[in-house]
Amino acid sequence: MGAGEALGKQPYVCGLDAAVDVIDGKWKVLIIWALNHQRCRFGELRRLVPGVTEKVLTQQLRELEADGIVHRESYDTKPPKVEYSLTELGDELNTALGPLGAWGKRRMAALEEAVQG
Amino acid sequence: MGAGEALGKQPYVCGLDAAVDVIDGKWKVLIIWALNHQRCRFGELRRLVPGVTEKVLTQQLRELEADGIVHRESYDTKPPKVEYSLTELGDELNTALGPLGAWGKRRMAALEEAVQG
DNA sequence: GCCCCCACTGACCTCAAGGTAAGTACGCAC
DNA sequence: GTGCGTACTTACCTTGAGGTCAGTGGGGGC
Repeated sequence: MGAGEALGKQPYVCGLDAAVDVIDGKWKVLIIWALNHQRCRFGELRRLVPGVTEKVLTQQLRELEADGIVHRESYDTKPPKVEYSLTELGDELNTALGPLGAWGKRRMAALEEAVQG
Repeated sequence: MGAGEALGKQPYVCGLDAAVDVIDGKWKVLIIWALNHQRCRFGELRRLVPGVTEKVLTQQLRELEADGIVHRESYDTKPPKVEYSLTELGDELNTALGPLGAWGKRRMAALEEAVQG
């Protein structure tokens, strides 16, 4: 099955289902979010995503790579250097996530307001 | 903590984070998706979301209700009747999910194409 | 000499989300 | 009188995602 190895559950009920499958993973949206602003080295990413362990960060990056969302470029230098960036697909995904982020922001504001009084 | 009982992890890193927290749950997007097209009874919903068990469906509906996404209306009739529908907030969420669904649809098409030829 | 930083990998463990199966109370159909 | 449909609840079990911790191999700082 040549092109299907990156697939999650399948078959998908709808597009939303397929999208969520890619997003699924405790830190993935945060990773994508971080990579939108800049291409990052592994260590930078770890600092930008507070709470991830190295193992899980690697894991999720690999999955995102397999799904064609992020691009990994390693430089074979003295201190190893790896740079992660969004692919075009990843960029489109990020754009698609925009409205959701905006909705969440409004919700955050509403919650905070409710707490404040 | 008057208004904070529906909260998930918190604090959120960004809006996306807050939105994903609401969406998080194996069947929630599918539930929201189903409710967008029509207000539904419990049994209908179960049929519309293939694979959910009654227990988990109830669970996730309660969480969505607590987060202000769905509205639950029970009629105290001879055979019990309960209707679920999206709140205004839920409707907005669904709208925000639109682009993501479209992205996923494109991805599904691309994957299928890759498999076919 | 010692330790941190780079970008990982692997063995092991935990915990909670979700699945399984059964029960509830009532009415209608056959 | 057996069984289905309504909308759940409860006790129990499984599974796997994610967390913890240690190791790798070399370079540079002090």
